[in-house]
Amino acid sequence: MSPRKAAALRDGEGDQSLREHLVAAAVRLMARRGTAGLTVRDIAREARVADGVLYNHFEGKEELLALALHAHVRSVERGLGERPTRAGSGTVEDNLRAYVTQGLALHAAILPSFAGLVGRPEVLLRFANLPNPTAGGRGLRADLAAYLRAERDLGRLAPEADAEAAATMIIGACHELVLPHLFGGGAATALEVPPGFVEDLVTTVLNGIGPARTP
Amino acid sequence: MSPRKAAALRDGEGDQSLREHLVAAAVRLMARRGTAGLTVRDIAREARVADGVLYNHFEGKEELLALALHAHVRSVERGLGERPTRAGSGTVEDNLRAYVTQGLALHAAILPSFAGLVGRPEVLLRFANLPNPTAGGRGLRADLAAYLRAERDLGRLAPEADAEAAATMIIGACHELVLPHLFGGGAATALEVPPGFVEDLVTTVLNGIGPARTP
Amino acid sequence: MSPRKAAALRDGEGDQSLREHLVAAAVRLMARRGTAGLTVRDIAREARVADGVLYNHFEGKEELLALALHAHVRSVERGLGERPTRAGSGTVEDNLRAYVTQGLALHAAILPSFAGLVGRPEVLLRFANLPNPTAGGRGLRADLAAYLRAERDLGRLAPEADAEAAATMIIGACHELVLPHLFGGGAATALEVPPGFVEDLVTTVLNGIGPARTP
Amino acid sequence: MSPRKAAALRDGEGDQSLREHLVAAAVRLMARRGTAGLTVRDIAREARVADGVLYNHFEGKEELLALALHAHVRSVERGLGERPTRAGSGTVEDNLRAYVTQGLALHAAILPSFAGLVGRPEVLLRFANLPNPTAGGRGLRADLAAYLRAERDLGRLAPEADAEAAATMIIGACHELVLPHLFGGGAATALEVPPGFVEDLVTTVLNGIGPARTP
DNA sequence: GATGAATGAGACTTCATTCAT
DNA sequence: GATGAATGAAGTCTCATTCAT
Repeated sequence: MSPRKAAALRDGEGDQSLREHLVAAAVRLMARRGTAGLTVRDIAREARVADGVLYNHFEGKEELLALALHAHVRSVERGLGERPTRAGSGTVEDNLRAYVTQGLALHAAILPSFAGLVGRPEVLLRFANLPNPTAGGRGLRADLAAYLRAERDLGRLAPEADAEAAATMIIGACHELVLPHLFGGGAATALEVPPGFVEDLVTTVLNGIGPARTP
Repeated sequence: MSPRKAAALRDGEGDQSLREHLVAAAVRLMARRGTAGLTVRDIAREARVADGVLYNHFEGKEELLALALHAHVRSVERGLGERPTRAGSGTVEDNLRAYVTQGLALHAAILPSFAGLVGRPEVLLRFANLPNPTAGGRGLRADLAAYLRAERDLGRLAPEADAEAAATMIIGACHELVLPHLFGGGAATALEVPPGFVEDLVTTVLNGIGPARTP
Repeated sequence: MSPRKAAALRDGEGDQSLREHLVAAAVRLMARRGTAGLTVRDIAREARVADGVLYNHFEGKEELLALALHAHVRSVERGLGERPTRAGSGTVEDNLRAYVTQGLALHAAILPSFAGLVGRPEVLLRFANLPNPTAGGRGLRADLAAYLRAERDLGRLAPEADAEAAATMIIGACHELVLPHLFGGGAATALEVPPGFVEDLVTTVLNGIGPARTP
Repeated sequence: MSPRKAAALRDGEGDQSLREHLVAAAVRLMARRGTAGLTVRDIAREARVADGVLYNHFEGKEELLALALHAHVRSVERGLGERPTRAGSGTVEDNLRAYVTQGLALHAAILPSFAGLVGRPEVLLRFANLPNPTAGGRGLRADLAAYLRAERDLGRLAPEADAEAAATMIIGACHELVLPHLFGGGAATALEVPPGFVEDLVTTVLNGIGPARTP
């Protein structure tokens, strides 16, 4: 009475819709090799499913990619674990270090997927218009800015501290590490964080580099 | 009797090798629309040259793209104008602002070309191994770090200032503006810099956001 | 406890077999857009029935199309109304005009369905071999020929009149109007009959175009 | 200096452009099996050429089909030989017989190609807008009407003869023979003309079927 | 028997690369 | 060397048919 299930769903994770299964397969591929050169057939194979199924569940490749990108970002964000959002607990240094570490992991994971979609506005626009937006992985930045504001209000940061600018610099610094890795051709290898990178960043953003302020 | 020249070379800029001519055409296209979806035929058309010539002068598309990327980066860097490399002249603030402005322009111009090549390690590796490296546009960062060191040595920055970390944050902040624009699907529109962006960045990197240091 | 009925049959015309229901849906589509590009799914949708049912009731698309074509022809013929079959009543001119009008309506309605099946002998042969043949809409022609013979026998037509040839010419003239319309690309628009078309046809077939016969 | 020729052109009819060669191949296929189910690959194979070439010479399948249809009609028309266009020479009967014979041959040859394109307005519209129109094979009808008018003016037809209506009936009668053959599924077999068909048609159109006219 | 998703062959088209001229 | 058409693999998508439920 109800229609047949895909073989891939029957012997395996049986309680997933094929739509979800396909998105999951695409997400796996994105995580593994980004979106560049990702074909419909690749996805079908990864999902162990016939080439044409995709079109029973999505308008086309573009919709699937947009959804998979969304799921990928979400999944990576989930995998990062808790963010220090409660100001006042722990030390500011520790909390900032956590943000930097998460920023590195997040962007190392999602940039290869975004990069492969440059020049495909249809997918990027679809992604941007998806409900429950992930903001393209920029939630981390927003959280960081909010956290900084809260610490400033608690007096653990300078009263004139610019939370936005600081967040921009901190998250931006993560890109500075991830992008060269991505563009170095060795996207396959894991990102290597130079010793002291996180530490120095945090120190610098806290202290600034200007000459001693005269009170 | 010298061998025949390509038609495009005959009427026009006559003393350029066809090799250079092709690279220049590819560079123009990169500047205009990045590397995503750039075909060999597009390049030949832009160069007003037969499709096949390319293979008389390059191993293939990959070599041409790597060279064009190199030339593109170089050309953009040249177009940025002078960088404040001499420490001690002007104010540090002004000089940093200049770096931020250049960083924004530089990455807005070259990221679309790099992004379209993610997932094509052959091109990226070739690019990385080219003689006279452009360091993928990271010369700016190196200059900035050197400049900061020099200012520190002059006493215009804190003696414990971390030039590397600061350069990373400053250039990184530029990515934070350029990447979302690139991934927003509206790559065609010009990058818009929010008012105060440059200013706030410079202030923050100089002052830091930590609580007042007690001397 | 009888077996379950298709949803579409439950709420609606409940005493039709699903087989008939499917044929009726296909007929509706044929009437609306001919057979070109008609997919199995289109038919299932029109019938508000699952894609697969078709194969529980027919050998495949071919059988269904053949039956639907048959029903379509029959239905169009029924819709034409009474034909003047009784010789001697009314004027011959009026009766012939009625035939022409019917011929135009008939072929405008069925040619788009036949045309889309050219090159699919399986369907056409099945159609031809169906019991209770509709003769591909040529019943009209047969009736016309019979009518002409009867009028001739009554003396209202020339004794040497060739009923077959005349019927061929009259019905053929209808094709001459319908085919160009069909092949003009604007099959969507309604067929337009030029003023005088019917009249002139009837006059010409009655009088002939030869020089005055000398008795 | 000039580019390579297709293998198929090299060993064979060497002085044809590949564009013409492809159109010719498509025409051959149309002549052989009409347009129904005609694929791009079929044409490439018939032309003994790679699948993709087509797109070096035509915008796409549609343009090629429109051109091939045009060439097919033209070629069939050429193959019919001379039409009796000069009024007054030979007998009217003979001349009309010639028209009927040509009409049968013409439509038997081109209807299978037109029929397969019903439901593809893009091709039909392109065809209709081609320069040097063939009028979809309706030149024959026009010639016939003109011929009839001329004979009427010469006095070899009744002064009140309606050339248009007569032409419509004569050419239409040809459809009446061709269409059932086409829709009978046996499009592969040659059209069979029943004995007396041509003769009876001509007699009937000349004499009419009405009762003897009283002078 | 009904369901409707799964299947996979095959259609059209693009594009890096080759190669006769 | 230059030319630009030819090549053919590969990509996206459609659709008749099958089949577990």
